[in-house]
Amino acid sequence: MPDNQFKKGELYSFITGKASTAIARNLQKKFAAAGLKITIEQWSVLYHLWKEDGKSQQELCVATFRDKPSITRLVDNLEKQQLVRRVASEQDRRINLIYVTRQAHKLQEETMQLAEATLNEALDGVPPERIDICKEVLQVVYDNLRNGGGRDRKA
Amino acid sequence: MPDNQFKKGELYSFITGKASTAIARNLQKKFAAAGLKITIEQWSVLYHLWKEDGKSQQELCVATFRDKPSITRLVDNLEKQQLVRRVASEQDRRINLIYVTRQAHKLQEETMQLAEATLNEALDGVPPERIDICKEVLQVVYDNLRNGGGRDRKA
DNA sequence: TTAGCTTAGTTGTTTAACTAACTGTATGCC
DNA sequence: GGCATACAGTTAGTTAAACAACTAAGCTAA
Repeated sequence: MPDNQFKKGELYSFITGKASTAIARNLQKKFAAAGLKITIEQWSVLYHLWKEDGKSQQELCVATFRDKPSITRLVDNLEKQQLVRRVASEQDRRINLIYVTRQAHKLQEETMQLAEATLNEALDGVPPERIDICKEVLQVVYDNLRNGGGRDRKA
Repeated sequence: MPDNQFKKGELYSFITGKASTAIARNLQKKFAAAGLKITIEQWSVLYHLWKEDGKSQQELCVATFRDKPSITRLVDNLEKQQLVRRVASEQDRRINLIYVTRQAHKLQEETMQLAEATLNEALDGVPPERIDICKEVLQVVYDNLRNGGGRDRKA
């Protein structure tokens, strides 16, 4: 155990993730303002399907850092909005492969632009090298906690 | 608008706050393992009351970065568990002042130690100066987005 | 004093997260 | 083949978040 790397009273914002909450809320508002009726969580699923369509729900769990029930319901809601389709795998009938619909495909460009705009606002005035350091630190945090704190992820 | 400070494909973890989610889940597990029946969100309210007891719900909104309905319900649940009491202000009868109970006071030391342990695990191997940079970047992100993206907060 | 506005908090509805318990399918071994 | 086990996904129940609409109390000013 390293010695105490932070003062008391500074615990709070690290734990609560104020910054990422602010980013998510900002982006959600941009979606709403643009008349896009999707949530950030739904967008995060679509984001990974745009990168590679036809992922299984299990793969979406890993990609989006969510557990199985969360993905079941996100896919339920995306399916209701006709943004994705569940297709049973031919090879393994336990598996649902998730495909984006044409409608969802049309959302890609606009939502990605909005996401970039949010990040540009968020990082305005921060030098690139400091952004890199921040990202690296957050990645280490994630890696440090992944094993031992996770659920529904590989042991 | 600065030029693009990040490559496509790196949007994702910044937006989703994987690191802070991992921290929160790790701490929640520590609470459960210690037999403490409180959620991270409830703890975040208690955290601010331990710093200064008798805050109004409105003050808790600002401190915890939550909106009014969220605080109403968190206080509801904390009250059910007899961890806080609502006391109507004498000066202004619209205001509820929230006080921790003796029971909640007893949780302070143990939960703060668990929170520190989580942060020590999370930041293991990260040099202090990089932690500082990361915190500063996240603070700038928060400040950049606070006005224009917020709700129920001062204009 | 009373009408209009502001502020503090509550309620209702939808979406999502977490946990646990469950169904159905595949696999491996005897 | 038949049984145990592992795996993919679903269902149920509680807690929380976002948003809108609401009540009650205080403030201001004609």
